[in-house]
Amino acid sequence: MIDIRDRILAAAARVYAEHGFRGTTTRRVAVAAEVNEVTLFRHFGTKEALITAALSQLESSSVLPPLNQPSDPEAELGAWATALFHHWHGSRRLVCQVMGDMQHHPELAPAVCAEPDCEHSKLTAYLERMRTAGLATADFHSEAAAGLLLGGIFTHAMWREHFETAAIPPVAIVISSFVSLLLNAIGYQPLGVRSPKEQA
Amino acid sequence: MIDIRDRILAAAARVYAEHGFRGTTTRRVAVAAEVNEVTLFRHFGTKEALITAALSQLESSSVLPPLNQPSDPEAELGAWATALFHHWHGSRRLVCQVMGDMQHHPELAPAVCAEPDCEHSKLTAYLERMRTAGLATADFHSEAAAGLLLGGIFTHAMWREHFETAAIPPVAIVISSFVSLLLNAIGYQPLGVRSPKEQA
DNA sequence: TCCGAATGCAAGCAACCGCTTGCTTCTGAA
DNA sequence: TTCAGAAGCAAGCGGTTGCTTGCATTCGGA
Repeated sequence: MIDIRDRILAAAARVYAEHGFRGTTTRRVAVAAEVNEVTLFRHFGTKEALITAALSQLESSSVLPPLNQPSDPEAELGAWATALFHHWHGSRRLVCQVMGDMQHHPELAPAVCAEPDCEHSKLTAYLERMRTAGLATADFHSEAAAGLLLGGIFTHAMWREHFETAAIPPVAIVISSFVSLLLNAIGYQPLGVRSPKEQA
Repeated sequence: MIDIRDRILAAAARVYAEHGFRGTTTRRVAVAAEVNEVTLFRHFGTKEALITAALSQLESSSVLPPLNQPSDPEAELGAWATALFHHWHGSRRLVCQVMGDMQHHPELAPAVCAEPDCEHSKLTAYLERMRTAGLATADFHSEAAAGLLLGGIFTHAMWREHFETAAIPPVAIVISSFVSLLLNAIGYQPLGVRSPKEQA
């Protein structure tokens, strides 16, 4: 038999992503985990402790590509941005719930804040490396540039399905457009090119 | 005496912004509106109808600057983006709650979706006008460019206070950086070189 | 003056919620 | 075989929640 504790945590995370803190009743979690409700309290003592544990164990399970020394920024940023988008899009329901619950349950914030914070640092450092490598010639604020791209990706991941009135281009187009725009914004020029001949 | 109906709607919106759908109990709204709980049901029949009415009346109360024919894009976009940021930042709690509740109460979505949708169209059209006016020389996807800026502003408005670990620059700096980056991205070049007032 | 509409008030109902208690059943190590 | 720990089960307790009912009060217009 699988560890019952993990089953409960996974079920709690699923229920939470769908119903938020208030909607995550202990009875619902018990049914989802196929476990008696009393068992939840024996393991975690409190609904709050249960949910906190469920979200914080999710925090450490992300696998995002690194951003090393820039050599082909368009490809590297593209891969990274695409992975980030899909990761956030996959957990968008949970993220939305946390955004609402954070006000009264700030202990849930780290589960959602830590990762974007980390990715923002990664991207900022990458852009700085581009600058020192002579790959980014414009005068730009690297943290703001990172925030702009991250914000664009995040918002698109959260809201994509809610603006289906107009025809939204496929994900790949949107993400690669974001990346191209950012590279343009920071004055990206492939090494060895003298005349502006960048066409994506 | 002020119209009791408006007082109820305003109170419901306040309570909702703080507690979300599930947390917005009819008793809480009644207290906030200084009205007997029964009165809520006599006016709106149902908690759901009450909240829906409260949010949809909020929808039409925004005052955002227009984006007309571009003449000084940096200033015009700066003013528009700043106003948009402050507007979203002021209603960030409500927006976050709606994001979580939308899953089970899609009728609340328009209250939050309509406006960004409208602003996105405005900005897209503005960028297109810049292009045809020769103010934007790069080869860019105008809808994606608009989405990038809007996404950056939106994310910053929602999350600004939750990333206080690092030193976040002042709002004005962030917004103007976003605008500069976008203008750079679309190849903005002032027409001052040839004639100062070519477009009027 | 009278009427009816709007509001207040007290009470309550059925369902749900977090959590507890007391008990039985199963399982695996000693 | 024994036994402690883990899990199930049934019941329930006090509190909350959406909503209803019945009745009293206020007040502006006819």
